[in-house]
Amino acid sequence: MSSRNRTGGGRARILEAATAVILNGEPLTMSAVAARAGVSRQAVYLHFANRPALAVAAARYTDEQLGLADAVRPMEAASDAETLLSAYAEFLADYNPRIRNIVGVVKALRRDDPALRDAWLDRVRNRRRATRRMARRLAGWGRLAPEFTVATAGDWLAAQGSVELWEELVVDLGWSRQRFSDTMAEAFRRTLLVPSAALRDADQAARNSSST
Amino acid sequence: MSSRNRTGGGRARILEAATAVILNGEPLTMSAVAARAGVSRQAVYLHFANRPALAVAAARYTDEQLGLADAVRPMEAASDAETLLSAYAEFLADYNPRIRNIVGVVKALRRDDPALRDAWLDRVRNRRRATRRMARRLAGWGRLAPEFTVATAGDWLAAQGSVELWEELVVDLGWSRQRFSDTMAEAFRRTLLVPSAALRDADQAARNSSST
DNA sequence: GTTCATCTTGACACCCTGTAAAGTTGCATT
DNA sequence: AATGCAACTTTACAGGGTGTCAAGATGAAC
Repeated sequence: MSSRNRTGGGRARILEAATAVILNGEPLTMSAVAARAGVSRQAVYLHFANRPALAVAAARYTDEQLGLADAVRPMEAASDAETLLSAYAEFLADYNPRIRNIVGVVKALRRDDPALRDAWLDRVRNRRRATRRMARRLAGWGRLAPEFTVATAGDWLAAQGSVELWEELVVDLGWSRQRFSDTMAEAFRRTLLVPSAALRDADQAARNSSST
Repeated sequence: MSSRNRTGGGRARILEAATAVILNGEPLTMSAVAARAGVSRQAVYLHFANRPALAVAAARYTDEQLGLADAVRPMEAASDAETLLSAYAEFLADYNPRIRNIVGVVKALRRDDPALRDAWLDRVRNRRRATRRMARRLAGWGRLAPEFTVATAGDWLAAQGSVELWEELVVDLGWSRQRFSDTMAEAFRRTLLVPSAALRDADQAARNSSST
């Protein structure tokens, strides 16, 4: 083999090839991955027991590559409710298109493989943890509407981030990135927030003066 | 063949078998369908050109069987905004679990087959038409929030009905049917509606009296 | 130079799709 | 009663996918 060690050890090379195949929208077959990695089909099996295992690894690898940690930073930095929810909407608009294919593969293979089912549940629970933290911050600022508990608001926010929801609006119904982001942010605010104390006072004053 | 005409002609029999296989969560293979229909594998090809064609037909058949027309009636009958949105939430809670598997099959095969892509887009557009009508009624009642056009509200409502959103909340995060229905209805109301004129007046009166 | 992990080639069993050909069966028409 | 036809059967095949197995090549480290 002439170019075996071109891009780092075998495993990493295969992982890269797998994510490339998935991101390209091609079906994830062992032959395709092997070909793209410049390696025999059997070599893939030396590193990954089967296709589901490869898919799981590729999903994790993609999460690293895409820098989930960095992408979340604007949300962490937000210091008020409106900014936080807008940042989340932006995050969804940016991140969903990138993970779309990977999520599709994982969801498709999930039925047959316990490891993939676990990996999926892991993903969902991680997302829920993050969105519950958001809900807790909203509550801490006194902005979470009394109709919602932190748990309910967190779960709801997580579900609003589902790839299919994004896909239907942006891919199937032709929404622009901006329209998606704006509308989702608006829906988040209107659903979860009560007016801030400051706004409430101003509003009240206006109503009183206009009705006297 | 002893029992050939047991449940009506071959085609209908095969369709029934296909929907049974899908609803059972088994992978949709031609052999499985044939076996369940009590027919040779080749007979399936006499009625359906290939697997995607069978999947499309099964999806349509299921829509008929489930009585989509009847299920939508409570929404048509609603005479105010709150009732309409609650009815929609109820509809989603009831209907999504039933079409879950079919939608999964169609979405999975969609990538490879143009006919399935079209069938999917058809479905999305039909849903959008229905939810736009809902949004138009809200606007007609003077209840649609000025932040939303009929088009945007309709699309958003359609996307909120995505199977994956339901699946994440109910299947992955363990929400009850009731909790799903209530929370979604609340989110719909809070996102799309402005208070009714009557409520607005009462509210205003209360504010004035409490601040004088 | 030997050892060892890593990779290769080649072969296999199994399952699935879709195509093809030739034969059966039973009903409807004449 | 004979014929014709549509629906179905059995059998076979090519092609592609997964996963397993065995035997050989290769190169770096010791």
